[in-house]
Amino acid sequence: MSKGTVGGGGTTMLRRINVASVLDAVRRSAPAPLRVAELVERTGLARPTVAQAVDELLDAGWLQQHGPDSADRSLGRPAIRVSLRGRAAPVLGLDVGPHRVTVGVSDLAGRKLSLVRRSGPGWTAQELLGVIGEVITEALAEAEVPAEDVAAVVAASPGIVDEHTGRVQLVPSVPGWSAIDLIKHVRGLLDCPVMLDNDANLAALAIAAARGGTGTLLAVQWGERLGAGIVIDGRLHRGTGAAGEIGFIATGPDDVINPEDSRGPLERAVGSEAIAALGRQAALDHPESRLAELGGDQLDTADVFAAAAERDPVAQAVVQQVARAFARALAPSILVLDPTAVVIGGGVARAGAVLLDAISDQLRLLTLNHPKLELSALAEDAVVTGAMRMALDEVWQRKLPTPAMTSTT
Amino acid sequence: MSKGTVGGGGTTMLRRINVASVLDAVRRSAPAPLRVAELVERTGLARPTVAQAVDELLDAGWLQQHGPDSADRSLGRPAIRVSLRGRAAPVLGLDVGPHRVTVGVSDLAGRKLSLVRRSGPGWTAQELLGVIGEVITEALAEAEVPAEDVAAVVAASPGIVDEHTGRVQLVPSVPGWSAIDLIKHVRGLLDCPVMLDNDANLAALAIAAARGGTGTLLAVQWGERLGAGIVIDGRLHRGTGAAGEIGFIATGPDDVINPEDSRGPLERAVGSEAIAALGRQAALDHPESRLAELGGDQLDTADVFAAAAERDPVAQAVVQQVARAFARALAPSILVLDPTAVVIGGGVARAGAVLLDAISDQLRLLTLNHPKLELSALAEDAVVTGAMRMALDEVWQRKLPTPAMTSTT
DNA sequence: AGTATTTACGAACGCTCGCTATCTATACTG
DNA sequence: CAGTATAGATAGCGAGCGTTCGTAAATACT
Repeated sequence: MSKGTVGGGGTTMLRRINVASVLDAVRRSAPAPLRVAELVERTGLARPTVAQAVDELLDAGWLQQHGPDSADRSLGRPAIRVSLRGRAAPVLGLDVGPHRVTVGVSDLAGRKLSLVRRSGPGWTAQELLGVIGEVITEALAEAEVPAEDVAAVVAASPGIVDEHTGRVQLVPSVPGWSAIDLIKHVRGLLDCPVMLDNDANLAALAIAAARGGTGTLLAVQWGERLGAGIVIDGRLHRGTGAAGEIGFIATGPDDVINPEDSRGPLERAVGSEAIAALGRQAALDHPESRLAELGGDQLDTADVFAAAAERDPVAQAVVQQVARAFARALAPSILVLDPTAVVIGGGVARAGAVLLDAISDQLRLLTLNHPKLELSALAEDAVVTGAMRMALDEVWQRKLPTPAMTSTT
Repeated sequence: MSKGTVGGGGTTMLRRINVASVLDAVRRSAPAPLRVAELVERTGLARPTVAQAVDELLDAGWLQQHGPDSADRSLGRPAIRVSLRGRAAPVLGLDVGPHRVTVGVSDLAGRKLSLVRRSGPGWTAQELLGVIGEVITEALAEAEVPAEDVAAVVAASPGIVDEHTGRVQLVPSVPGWSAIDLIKHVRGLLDCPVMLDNDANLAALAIAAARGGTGTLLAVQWGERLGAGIVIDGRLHRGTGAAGEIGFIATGPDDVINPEDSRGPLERAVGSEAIAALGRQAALDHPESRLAELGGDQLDTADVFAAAAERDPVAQAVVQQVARAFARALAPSILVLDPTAVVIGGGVARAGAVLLDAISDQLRLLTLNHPKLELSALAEDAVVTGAMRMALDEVWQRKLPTPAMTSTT
């Protein structure tokens, strides 16, 4: 019964294609309302066709009608304008960490309706599920979205996520944590598709969407842990499921991966804990340095970068060492992927230009096409934003009958 | 005048979609001929629609009609069967190296019609153009394809190729060689689109096509030079144009890329020349070894692997060293890409299991998901095959109006 | 050898849809 | 208050697909 090739059919298929084409055109210009004439121009369809499609979409609740714009003082009869009715299918993004739960609600147009964050001092797995439920209801209330309207949920989880089964390897930090339980729990609260993905992947998706356009993006999440997501022309690259695990890159000439350890060599070498440790050691060796002054005994990763920004040579040496190790580890992948840009997010990204310049200098020696090196502008919201983004993509893919639309906006 | 979104139109558009759908169904089952009833089943269209489309495609020369199969002893009136008329748009693949020119002609169904190879002791750029012309006409004659029928040409060139302009950086080996001249020259001989791409990319495309299906493939070409191509779900990944340049991966802790040098650190460390040099040195150090016996003074890369296969410890040590350096250089990229398979082709691939096992052992220590590690079955034909494949893809993309077809065969 | 059966091709009819052209409605301008 | 420009609504036409029926060609049975 499996039809091999979709793509043809009767005239009703054609109709659906055209309706989808109109809807897609509206989506592209969201949140700006569009006049029918503009839709005619953008879709290349005839006016009656577009009008009929718009009627249909209005009835189905996908579009909403606007009154004539008071600012639009043009000649002639004022045009009816339509725009995406975002609340037709709101989506939910989850970012679940051991100490923090973030939930975001977005409408179809990608407008953020609400964002609720709750921090705690480390929950148990059971408590965490409870907290997640609370935060979800809170976020939905704030967005004024009934639970039954939610069209898709994407949750972010650290570790390596099997895209379909939702199984997670290498789960850290929360004992007894199971993403399968999470999925079940959420599906119990909200009757809609629930998906799970790696947090670095989702952050990459968000950053790619913010940058827009095509090309290859390597988005590094750099905190205590180290991961990366790859987005190629808007699509996430997953490999067999574990793509982007840069934390496990070997650094020393004799490093190997220890399957028992949930952290990889590069994480141990340049993760935020390692940076702080290097800083503390340097402060001990050079008690006269600005670094030692700043940090004292409770020296933090941020202190290292602050001291380096003040041109303390001791701190600068630490940053140099970290940048060198990072660049050497990443350079092979940059040569292979040849990305348009490399974006660094996560806690360490707060270091700013000090670190970025040091890495950039190193990469210049080790790569052919030097990609743009940037800091993530999304800061700590990257993962939730990406989760919402992915949920949106899922909804659109499910709702739009036409598989591929040309992306020439 | 630029219409933003294609995808809708009148009924003629629908017709074109359906015709394309039928053509695509025939293509999928090539070279097996299909009955109309089978096409009806596979496309999901009604019989008259399919029949009309088939008529149209027969008139246009895309399909050819078969007599009833004598082996098909079924009841009832024998069905007319149609199959792809490969000669409707034959394509040409070129593999141009300093010492060897290979030209392949393929029909639309991917059947190899001819393959002509000519070797020489190093031509000048001018001579090379002449040789290329000769080999092309020879290959076309053998395939019985008139020059004016050729629908697309793809040429392989070493170095980094800008996909559109055809400009080449890092050209080695042939002084005065310009890929632009090549394109002009070929376009003079054959009036059709001529494209150029990196040889490693094309080899990767061929290997991916041979393996079939989806997933991520990292195809390494390992000879004197070292390059790789990445194919993700059938599509080549180019990055900004220089993806896959693994030859430039730094090996030593202080390696840097020298922009003046056309060869990169890894090439210098484990290219076939380097392997031979390591072998010669080992033979000098251990004149009693099997390696020294085999190779003598003119010791070759092949001798090293042969001696290692005979369990000569000296040669095995060399292989071990090479495998280690290669695996350490490639491991980061495998972690990032997480490919389904890594396939090694090129001259060094002739080493066989000795090298493969050594690399595999190393990679097991350095990666999370261990990809399948294989040798290319295509041997020296990989690049031409890939060139033909790419030319085919180009023709199909140009001819099929529908952008995306589901790939669930 | 003649008939029945099975399978496939071919043609006519009706339906839906989109495009062109025309007409009506609305608001601003002089 | 008339004129004009823009937008929305409506009728007619053409094209394509799907359904249905009739016909052709081969095999199997009597």
